[in-house]
Amino acid sequence: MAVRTARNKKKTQEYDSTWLEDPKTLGLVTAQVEDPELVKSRRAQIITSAVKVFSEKGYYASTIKEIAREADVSPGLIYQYVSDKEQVLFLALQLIVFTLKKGLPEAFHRESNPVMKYYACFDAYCRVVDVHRDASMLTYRETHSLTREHKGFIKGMELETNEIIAAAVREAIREGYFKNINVELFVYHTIMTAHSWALKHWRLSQVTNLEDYIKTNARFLLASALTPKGMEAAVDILGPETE
Amino acid sequence: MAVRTARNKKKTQEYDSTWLEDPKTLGLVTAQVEDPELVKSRRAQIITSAVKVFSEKGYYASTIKEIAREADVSPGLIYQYVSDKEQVLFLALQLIVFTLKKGLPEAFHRESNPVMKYYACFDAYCRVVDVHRDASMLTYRETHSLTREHKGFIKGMELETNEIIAAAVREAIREGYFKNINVELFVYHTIMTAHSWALKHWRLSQVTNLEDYIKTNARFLLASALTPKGMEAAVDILGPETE
Amino acid sequence: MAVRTARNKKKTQEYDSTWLEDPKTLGLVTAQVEDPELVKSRRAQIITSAVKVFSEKGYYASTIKEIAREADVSPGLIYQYVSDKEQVLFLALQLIVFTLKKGLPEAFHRESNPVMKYYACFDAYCRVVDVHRDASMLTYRETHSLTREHKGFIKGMELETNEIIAAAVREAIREGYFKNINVELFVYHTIMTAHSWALKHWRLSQVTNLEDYIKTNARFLLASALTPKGMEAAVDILGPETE
Amino acid sequence: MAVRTARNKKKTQEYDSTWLEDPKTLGLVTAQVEDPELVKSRRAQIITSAVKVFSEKGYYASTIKEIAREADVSPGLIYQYVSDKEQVLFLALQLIVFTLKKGLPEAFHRESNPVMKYYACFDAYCRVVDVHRDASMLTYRETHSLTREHKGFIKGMELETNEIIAAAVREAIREGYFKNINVELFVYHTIMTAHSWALKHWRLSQVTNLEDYIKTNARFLLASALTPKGMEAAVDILGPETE
DNA sequence: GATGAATGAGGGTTCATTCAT
DNA sequence: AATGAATGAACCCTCATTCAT
Repeated sequence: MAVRTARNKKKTQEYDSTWLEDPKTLGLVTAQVEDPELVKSRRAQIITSAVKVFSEKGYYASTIKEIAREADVSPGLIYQYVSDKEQVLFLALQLIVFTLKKGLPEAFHRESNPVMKYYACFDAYCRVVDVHRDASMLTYRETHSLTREHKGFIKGMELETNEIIAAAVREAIREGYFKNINVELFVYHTIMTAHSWALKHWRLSQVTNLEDYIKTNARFLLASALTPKGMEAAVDILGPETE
Repeated sequence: MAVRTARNKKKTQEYDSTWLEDPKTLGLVTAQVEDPELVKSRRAQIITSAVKVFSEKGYYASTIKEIAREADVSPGLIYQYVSDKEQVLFLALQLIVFTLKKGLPEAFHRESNPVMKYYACFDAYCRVVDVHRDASMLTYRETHSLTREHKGFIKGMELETNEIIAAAVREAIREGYFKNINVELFVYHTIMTAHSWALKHWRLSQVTNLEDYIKTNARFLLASALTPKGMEAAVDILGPETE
Repeated sequence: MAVRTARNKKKTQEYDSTWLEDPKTLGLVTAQVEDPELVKSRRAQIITSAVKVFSEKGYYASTIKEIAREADVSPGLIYQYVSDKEQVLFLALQLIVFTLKKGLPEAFHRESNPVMKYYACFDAYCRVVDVHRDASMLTYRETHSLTREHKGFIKGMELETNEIIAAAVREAIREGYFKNINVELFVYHTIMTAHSWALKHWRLSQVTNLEDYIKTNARFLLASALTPKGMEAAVDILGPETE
Repeated sequence: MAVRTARNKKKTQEYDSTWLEDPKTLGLVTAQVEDPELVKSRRAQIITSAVKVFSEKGYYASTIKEIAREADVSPGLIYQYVSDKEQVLFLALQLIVFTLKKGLPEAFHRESNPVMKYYACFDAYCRVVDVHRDASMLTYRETHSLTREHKGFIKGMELETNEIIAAAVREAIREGYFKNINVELFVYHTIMTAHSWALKHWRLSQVTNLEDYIKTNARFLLASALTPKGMEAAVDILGPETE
């Protein structure tokens, strides 16, 4: 199952490629090769390299040749698993959004208290964003290079991600921990706070570190939402009142 | 009052181009033409078109010829006022960041109460972002295409913008309206909330409108920061407790 | 036996391209294609066409597209074997200088008497110059368009050529056939006489022909150099005293 | 009458521009400006700069703008005195060939003995070539960029130059100083020897200097041509027999 | 007569994509 | 299935030339 790894990769963040079996994706991206297992593993190999190359230089500045070289494969091979460069981007963005989402269900179910669920999701999300900082930015930089249809597909995946956090928020509201806030706006507020760690990392990394960033912003976010009852439940997270 | 201008151009020019006189910019971008007035007006013309074209198609997908056509000049003319395409992007991003910043001082000085200063800045910032939605996104999408030096320059301008809001926050803390929060993190939280209106407009515009977005998020932000004393001062903004 | 080939190409290839294997050249001109045999044959194809096109219109007035057309390949292909237009010129000039030099060793070793060696070299050299008249002029016209490094390389090759004739001259002096003349100046005198057949062909061809040009100028040259002993040895060349 | 000289010229080899009045030239190069005096002085100004710029960078690599800058004049002005860039080259080459020729009549008439006439011409010619080394090479490099008609014109001027030396040679033959050699070939031999000082200066300057070059090559040339009677007459030039 | 801003055709070069092997 | 050489459309940029002032 091991995909032939290239000569000298630094550490190569490993990705989970199970999503490549998703029929929705398979319907949108067609291969010339028959064997589905091969398609899956080759695509995983190509896309992993694509994410790396795109992250470093952006979509347009990256060439198919570079991606092929990074994947230890010939340029021609890529076109047997994908019909053009745009599809490589499409798959790469899918991988990224999928990766960002993947950890959330686990965090959600790990906790029982809705406030803790929310916090665990935010925490988990910030950490994946941190690990895949350049990749996270890629969704902001290059989504516009997709076709309308593919753009819609990626946006849909993003909404699914939001939905997990939204579930925690709704639960917290229902159980009286959170005020009756606008759920979707609050979820975006939350998500964007996590993304900001990547988007403004050039500056934020000068004034804080990940742990502190998570903690401080979690306080900001929770302070906006918590009811007095919620405050009590969140005392472990927030620590003693800072003032 | 419609922001999006139609196909048929020739009216736009909704930007203030005084910053083009800034010697810092003039030092980084050189023209072949001597007359400073002409340089200024031609550059304004070119850059306005560039922002438009870049906003629609991104930097790489836009051609100099398109920008020239949009500006109603010949492609060759552009190269008399700029030495390459990267400089067009550099100037375009400067115009955008400058435009985003421009309204803040006015908002800041209009109000005397620090909480109101903060709110006025946030409100003003959201509104410029709204007017220049595509352009705002451009800074996220294309800053990476700049040379290291120009990237640094743009980031510096961004920090100057933040500093205005930071001043309001510090004043609010000093006078006991805001808790002793981490100023820079809170400012980024604020700024990013405004930017999110552009970055996630595809979705946010489906669930809310600008007025509501500003109000709701202002509440989120202030709830994170206000002391009890601050709450009283902000009662006009927040309205009666939403619960 | 006609040198000038007609409009309809596809036969030319009158050059020896073995020098393309020379590691010195390979170090200075890099290809994207791996297979060394292919690199050699494609370069031979490209350069032969380049020499032809450059000879007709000069370096600047020739376009890569024309060279490609002449070589029956696409413009893009050229850039797989050469990194820019200057390198095409560099290789073209190498081919020319190599071609001019190639016949000399054979002429040198064919004869045993040093005066005859000298004469055979001059004769051979004039004949190659004649066959490649336009190409010979190219070294005068376009060497200056090379980078400093490549210019030096070509000049070095030229000196190697001179050295062969110099060897004959030194031998003739040592054995008392030639007076004790300044070898390098005399060699240049000789070489330039051969080159002049190309450089001033527009006029010389009106007043003489190659055979006569060689014979007459050989007399001029030898008369400058020969000792009385040398005169006797050269009687076959010079014929009965012309007066 | 003084043409406005530019800011910081190093030394600016002065040229004689009287030839610009020549009706043959005036017929081939037309001006938009009426006043013949002005045409003459402006052209002198332009061409002097052109020779300089062309000499340094070659015809194609030089731009009209550069020539204009060098001449302290606007690009537009050039087109009032010349109809295109090719004509600038044409005039520049005329100036060069004219300059090379100019000193010969004086040298010719200074001496009475035909051998001395010949020597004086060769000596004078080598010295002008030395002073205008880059310009001399320009005739070899760029004549081919002229139209057929202009090329013929320049070649005609060259032949006129040769004719002066030919006159000396013929006289020497007639009076028994020179053997009955082929005059035109011998003149080319002579001329090319002088030109070689420019064409091969990169190497010759390493092995000799101008004085020595002239003396050594004069001996080579005269040795080819002199009769015994001529030898006596030339003893001052040749010095005691070098052997 | 002189200026220099403006034009736009044209060239070098890149790179997504194809296809023979 | 995989390779990688070959193609050629398209883009950035230069610069000879024009023309309004």
